[in-house]
Amino acid sequence: MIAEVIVDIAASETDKIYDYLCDDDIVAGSRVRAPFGGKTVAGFVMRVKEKSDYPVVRLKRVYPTPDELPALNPECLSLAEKLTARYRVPKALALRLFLPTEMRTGKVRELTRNYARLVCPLEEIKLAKTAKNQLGAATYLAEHGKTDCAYLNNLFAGGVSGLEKKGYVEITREQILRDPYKTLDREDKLHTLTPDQKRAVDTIKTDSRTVQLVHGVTGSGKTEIYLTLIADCLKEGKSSIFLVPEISLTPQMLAQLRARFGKNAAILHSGLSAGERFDEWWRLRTGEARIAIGARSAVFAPMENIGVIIIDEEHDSSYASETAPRYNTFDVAYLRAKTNGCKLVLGSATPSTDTYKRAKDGEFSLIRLDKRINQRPLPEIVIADMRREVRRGNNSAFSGALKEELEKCLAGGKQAILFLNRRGYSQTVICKECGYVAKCEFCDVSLTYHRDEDCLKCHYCGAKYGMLSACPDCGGKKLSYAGTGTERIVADLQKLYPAARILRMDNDTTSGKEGHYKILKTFAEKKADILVGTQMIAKGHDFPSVTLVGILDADMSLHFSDYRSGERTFQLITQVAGRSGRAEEKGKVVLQTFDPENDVLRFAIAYDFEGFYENEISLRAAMAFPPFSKIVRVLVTGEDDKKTIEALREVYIALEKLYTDNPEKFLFFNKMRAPIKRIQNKFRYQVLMRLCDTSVLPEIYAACAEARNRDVLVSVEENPTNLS
DNA sequence: CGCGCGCTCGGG
DNA sequence: CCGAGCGCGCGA
Repeated sequence: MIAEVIVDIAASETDKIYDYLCDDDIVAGSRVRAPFGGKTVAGFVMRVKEKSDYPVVRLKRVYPTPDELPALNPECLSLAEKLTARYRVPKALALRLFLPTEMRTGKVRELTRNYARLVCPLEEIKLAKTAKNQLGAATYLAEHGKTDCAYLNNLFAGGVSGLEKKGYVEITREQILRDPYKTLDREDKLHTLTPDQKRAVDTIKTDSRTVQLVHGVTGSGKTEIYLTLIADCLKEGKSSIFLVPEISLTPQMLAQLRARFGKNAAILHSGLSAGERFDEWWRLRTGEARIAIGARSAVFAPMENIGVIIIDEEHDSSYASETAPRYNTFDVAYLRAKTNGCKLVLGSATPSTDTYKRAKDGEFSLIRLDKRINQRPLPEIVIADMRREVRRGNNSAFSGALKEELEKCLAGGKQAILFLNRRGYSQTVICKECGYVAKCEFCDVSLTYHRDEDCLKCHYCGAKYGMLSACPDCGGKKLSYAGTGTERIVADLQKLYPAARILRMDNDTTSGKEGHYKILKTFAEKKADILVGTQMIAKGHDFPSVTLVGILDADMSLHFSDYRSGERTFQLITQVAGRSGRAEEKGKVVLQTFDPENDVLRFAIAYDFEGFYENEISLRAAMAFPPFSKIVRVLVTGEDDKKTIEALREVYIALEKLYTDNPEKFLFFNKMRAPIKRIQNKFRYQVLMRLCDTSVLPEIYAACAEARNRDVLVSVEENPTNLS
């Protein structure tokens, strides 16, 4: 037989079908080892056929990788083909998405163990009198049946091998699976749905539309709806995929899922060890586990017969891939839902403007959950006008209102969370004499001062520099620290409240895979009074004693140069505010801003999503921003400036022709330096477009695929989240 | 004249 | 992607 093989080399030059001779029992989706250009590489069988157009004498032979099943099922193969066509990436790159990296790099093998079993009754075994260990082992096996060899050898040294030589026992090698969460508590409680939840589940099942949006306020019980859907699928023998933002995969959440579904759930999580991830993946592939839980990449879980796909926190930006292929989780999930004929459930308290519009337009079903399960009111949000604070001579990061609330909170033995989306001590270091700003030598960005380590760090490439004692340009000794970060907030707070126990949670304090968890646990155990943190404190942790949340700089995300900054800010405020007042006591939120009249903030403090949406969508329509258009950025980056500009020129010529041939499909077209000219020593240029007709997208991708080469990366970003 | 490096090409 | 093959430039 002939196998059509894709070699696992992610380059456009090798991105074609190679024919190889193969055994008759090889099927599409199998992994193989293929001789290729002097050495052997990994490959994937895309198709098996009778004969090749290639001269038979020149055909080489592939050998199967010993997997118990083809690594890729037919759905995954066809999905990979679609991704290849859509994003113009080498097939090998698309195929890799479907396998755990451990499998490709070959570092991890299945964990196997040898088992011994008697092949004849004990009475028939004739042994020398001295062979005590053999007799012991045989007796043990007769009593207990199949046993782990290592265990037997421990009890009766050498006994098993003696028995094996004489043919009395048979040794089998069996795969055993690592269990990453065996230590988790398996207590499970009863699950009764509220009438609202029941109605939601019924609608999701009976509505004819594929996409079901569950718009439910914080605490309205969305999770129970998801779990019910998954449990019902399981009863019908179907599998499910449950996607959550990476940051939400907390030990508590995983424990809850394990308690409910036990071994039926497989968790695909970056925090697992390579071996664990590998085993969890195989459990899904073989069907031993039918529920895949994980972040973005779990949308590629190797399952068949899918009954439901769920995307929780649908609006979360982590669902967009940042590396090629820059797939969008929703799009992949939608394709899979369509091929499996199942529902795609989106859930959010603050849906993205795009999703909500599609739901309101009737393309998606819209299910509202307005009531909180515990009937508790949402915390009150008050605005602190920072302009007035400055006028009053308060130049600190804390408004009078926030300090007052903090004092009340501390005095009452409660906890507070302060949110600031900027880590480090200060954003920049500026020379007061000549205006010099410390910058990274590999990136075109200013360096952040970290007082803990007394160094300057680049937040784009991670480079570290010693702190300056004087300005390198003019020798001036007066350096000023501009732009307060979490480190400085902690320092200032400590000065203000020397007795308070303060914790900081950001990228610098959460090293290691359990880093987040440790800090959250310390805080949850009330071993600290105030938690200061970035973005990462915003999501779903439940701290019953927290009665105050401070949003220190609401303007930071509000005035971000992105058409989505309004929606981001609304989502962030709603989410952070949700951390306050989770138990008996009513919570409070102080939101500090220099722009208290801002519409987004006004809607956010009133928890008025509908109002926010109406306002936002009319703005978007007026400005012809997405979802009324599509923003496309072609980003050209490379270490060699000349070669990068050359590639930019090439892609620009192709795109410009596209533009002049189809002017009616474009709202905007321009080429420029990217806002950050260099990151990680790579120069950056871009062509920015806004399309009102996306029919030219395939040609844009084609032009980029054409222009990229060994030295220059050319990528297409659709509605990019961050335009740096 | 000979070797070394850089570019091009092919891999089944 | 990676190695083979080949062309041109420089040194003895």
